[in-house]
Amino acid sequence: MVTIKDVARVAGVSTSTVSRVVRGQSKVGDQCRAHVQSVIKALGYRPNINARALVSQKSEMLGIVTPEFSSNFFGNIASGVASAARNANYKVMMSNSQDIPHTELEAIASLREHGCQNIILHSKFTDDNTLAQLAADIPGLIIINRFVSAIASRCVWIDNIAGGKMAVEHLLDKGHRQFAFITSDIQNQDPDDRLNGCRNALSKLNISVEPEQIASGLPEMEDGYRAAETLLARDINFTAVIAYNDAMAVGAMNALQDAGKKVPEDVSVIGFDNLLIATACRPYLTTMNYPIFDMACYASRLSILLTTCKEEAENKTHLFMPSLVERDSVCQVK
Amino acid sequence: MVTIKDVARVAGVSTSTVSRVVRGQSKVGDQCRAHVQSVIKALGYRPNINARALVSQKSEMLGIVTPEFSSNFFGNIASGVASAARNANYKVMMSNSQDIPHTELEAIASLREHGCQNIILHSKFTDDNTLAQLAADIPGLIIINRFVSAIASRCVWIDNIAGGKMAVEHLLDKGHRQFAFITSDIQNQDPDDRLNGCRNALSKLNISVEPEQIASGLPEMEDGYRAAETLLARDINFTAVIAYNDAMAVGAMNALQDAGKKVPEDVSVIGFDNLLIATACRPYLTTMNYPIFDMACYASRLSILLTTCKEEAENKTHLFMPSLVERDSVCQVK
DNA sequence: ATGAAAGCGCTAACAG
DNA sequence: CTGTTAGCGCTTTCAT
Repeated sequence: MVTIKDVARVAGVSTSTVSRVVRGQSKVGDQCRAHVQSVIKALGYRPNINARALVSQKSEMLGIVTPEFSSNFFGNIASGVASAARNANYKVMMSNSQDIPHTELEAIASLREHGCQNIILHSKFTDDNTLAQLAADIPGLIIINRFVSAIASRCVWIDNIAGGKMAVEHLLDKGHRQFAFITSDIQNQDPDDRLNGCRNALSKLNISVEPEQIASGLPEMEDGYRAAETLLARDINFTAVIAYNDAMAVGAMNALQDAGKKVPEDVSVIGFDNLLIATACRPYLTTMNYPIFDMACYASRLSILLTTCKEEAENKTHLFMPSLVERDSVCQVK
Repeated sequence: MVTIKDVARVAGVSTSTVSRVVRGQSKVGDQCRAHVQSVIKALGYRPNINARALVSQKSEMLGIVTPEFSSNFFGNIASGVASAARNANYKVMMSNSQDIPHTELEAIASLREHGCQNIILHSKFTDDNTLAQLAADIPGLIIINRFVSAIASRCVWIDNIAGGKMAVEHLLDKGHRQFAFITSDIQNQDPDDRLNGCRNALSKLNISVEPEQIASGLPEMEDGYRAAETLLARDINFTAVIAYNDAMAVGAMNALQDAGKKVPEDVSVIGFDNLLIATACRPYLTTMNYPIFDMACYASRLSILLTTCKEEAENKTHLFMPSLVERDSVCQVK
């Protein structure tokens, strides 16, 4: 391993000078810098990351903390972060919280021990106050997919209420007036926001949403299937169902079809997220696109900005908008 | 930050003793150890990872290098590694090669610079010799999903040939005798192995596989769709199609159905991998399960074993077997 | 603009 | 079994 000392010796300068050149500091003579750089190149010197992190107590690393990684949704987050990291020459370290409450904080702590100041957190369990505290302690902490008003400028989130509205408005445009909803039990704001967005849009036409129009379950295909069965078994009419996410929507379509309903002719279905699964099912799913990859990229860049030239990134909000992707699971009502 | 010195001072011992206790070395007196441990706990001491990595030139970190992360397949790898890492108290660092050849090696180099000796590599571009060389240099390098005979004991792979055989045998059992194949253009051994497995099984019944029975494309849904169209347009008969993976299989089912064929009544379809998509489509896809999550866990444990008690892990091979998952896309031929 | 020297927190001989 | 000592490779005052 070639060290900074080797470079210094060969170049005939001190280690301080080499260090300055490496870090691109200005206080080095032009020819001296050029010479040192050539030696660095010739020797193939690369700074020891751990030594650097030891002395400076930080490292060029992006940390991701999410509940899990296997699903497409979180895969997209990881992908976005990795992509931004590559561009900025950062490494990425991940720590999934395995859906266990206190491991979320544990994951953050361990990232910090590595000197990681740039953390993209998809928090499911930690409360707003703790999050605000964390944000104060960790300059590069970004909350993704959740809005905490006390640290608004540190949240990269999406307007779920608008998403719900847009979904309903699309259905309204297509002539639908009788709705059913499949929502999720998960412990965060998303399902409620999406549902409230729906309610908002509906209230303009004085259409109310009754409890019997709503079924819920875990945000997965099987539960979407069951939820649709539940809805069907109730004494209600609906020409459209709005599901919490694509997986539930696909489950619902399958249940509907298994019950002899045609999608979209008898019942239209709309999902949220626009993941791969939305084009695997038949009919192809009309859904609200959530630009999660882009959000993750953006969050990463923001985090890095925050730890490099702070002022530039302050006092802004970072709200993304969903958009409708029309496919084949929604049609004009007869 | 509380350091080893603080602990030593408070406990009235030397830093070496503290270090020994922390690392669980045996050469410490029982009561001394207990005392030190209580001080560690009282002070909330946690060793500085970077300092440790600096002096020992290694770190308890698992690195993952894969072409990308967003797909379900690689998400499962990441998940498996993360899970094993958690159990062993390792961190995980990831570096995707973005499907660019030389970045694969670059990703490995950068992992090593962090002191990471445990690398799970899903290599797409690097040749066998380079891989063997790498394995010699990096004690904890494991190749996942590929077999390199020179470093057999360092590969965690799956028997694709057997997979192909099993798929065909299942179809044979169901009375099928006329086959079509959708394979992939990707630059690795998998497609050929799966196809050769099919050929093997077929040759026992003297059924040969002609070029016109095969169509190919990228391993994605759209290309599976197109490949099935191509097959349909040719002047051949088939009652079953075997696709390279689930995505292509689903694409093929969709194309078949769009062309007025019933699946499985007119044409049975079988896929490989058993990802989420296999239960999103209609009919649910019969497919060969590839235990990729388990393989990733296993590979991670193996890697750690290799860097902790080497002898235990040598001279073994690590071959996984796929298994058939029967769903609804295959039926008895009429 | 450059160098000397101190030290980040830890491990690892080597003594005893 | 425990302590002393010397670094690991780098950054960072503080001189010059």
